[in-house]
Amino acid sequence: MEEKSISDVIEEYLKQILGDSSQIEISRSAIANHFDVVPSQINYVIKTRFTIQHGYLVQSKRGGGGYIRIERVNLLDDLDVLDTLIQAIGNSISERDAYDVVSTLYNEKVISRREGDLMLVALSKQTLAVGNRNVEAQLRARLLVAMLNRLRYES
Amino acid sequence: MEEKSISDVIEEYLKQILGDSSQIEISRSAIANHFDVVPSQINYVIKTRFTIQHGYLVQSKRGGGGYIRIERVNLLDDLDVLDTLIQAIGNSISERDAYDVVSTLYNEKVISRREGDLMLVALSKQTLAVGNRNVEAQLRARLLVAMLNRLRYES
DNA sequence: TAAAATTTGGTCAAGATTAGTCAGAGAATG
DNA sequence: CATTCTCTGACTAATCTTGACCAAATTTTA
Repeated sequence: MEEKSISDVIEEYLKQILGDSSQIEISRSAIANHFDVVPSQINYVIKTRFTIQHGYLVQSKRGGGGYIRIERVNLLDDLDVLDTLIQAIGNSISERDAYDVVSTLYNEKVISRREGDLMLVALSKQTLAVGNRNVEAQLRARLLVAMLNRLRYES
Repeated sequence: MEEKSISDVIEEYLKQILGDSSQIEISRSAIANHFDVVPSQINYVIKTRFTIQHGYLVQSKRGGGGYIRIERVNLLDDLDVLDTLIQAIGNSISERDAYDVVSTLYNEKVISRREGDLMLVALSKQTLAVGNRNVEAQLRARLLVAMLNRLRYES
C-alpha cells in the first residue's frame, strides 16, 4: 500500500532471520551488499531499530571474521535487562524512545493494550508540554522509570 | 453548505479509501498532488475532520518512506463519569484528589486495578516533583485529563 | 615475532526526503 | 459587515541515505 524505506525492509529482513532464535550473527558488508546500500546503512538500521528500548542487545567484532550479533532479550524476565533499560533511559528520554519502550512491553505481553495506551498518553509530547524541552524529557524519564518499577514489583 | 470545498472532497476521498479497513497509510504529497493543493492542506483536512472527537487517530512519520496513518477507533459511550470527573479536575489537582478520581474510576469499573496503579504512580508527588507546587498540580491535571480522555475509545 | 597489509565494523556530518507549524490572505456564511 | 472556514506558502523538524574518514582485529610478510 505504501512505499517502505530500505531501512524498513532491512529491519524486517533481520527480524525474519532472527525468527525464533534468540540471536543471530551477520556480516555487515554482506547485508549491505544484499540490499545494495552502503555498509553504514546497516549501522543506521541497528541504531534506530534494534536498541535496548526495542528489546535487543547488539554486539560486534571487527577485523577478519568480524560480525554483528543481534540478540533479542526479555525485558521483565531478566531483571538485569530491566536495569539496563532504566539506565539507558537515564534522566531524560524522547517521546520516540519512550514509545519504543512501551511498544516493547506490549509486544512482550508485559502490559495490555489499554495499559500501554494509558502510558503513551501520559508520556506524550502534548501532555507533558512544559515549555522547556529538557524539562519535558526529564519529566518523561521520571514517569517512565516510575511506571517500569511499578511493573517490576507487581509481576 | 451548498458548494463543497476541496477539503470536503479530500475528506470524502480519505474516508472512502478507509472503507472497511481499520486504518490506512497515505503519502501527504501524493494526496496533495492528486487534488492539486499544497501539502499543508492535507494537514488542515486532518486537523479539522479526523480528530479523536470524530473517532480517528492519526500518526505520521517524516523523512524517506514517510507517511500519514489514519485509524478509525470505537468511541465508547455511557462514560458520563469521565465528563463529570474531567470537569471537576479543572486545570489543577492535588495528589489526594487525583487518588480519589482514580478510585472512583476503579469503583465504577471503568479501569482495572493494574491500570489504576499505573495511573497513580504517574500522578504521584514524587514522580511529578518539579519544584513548583502549582506547576506540579497543573501537570497532574493535564496527565489525568489526558488519560481520562484516552479511556473514551479503543482501537 | 614485529611490522605491514588486509579485512571488518564504527562514526559523523552533509544532503535528500518527507511531514508539521503557523500566520496571513482569501472565501463563504449568517 | 463580521465571523468563521478554507487555502497558501515560507519556514521548521524529523527521518533516511550516502560517503569520507576512523578504529579494531586478523592475516601476511620480512
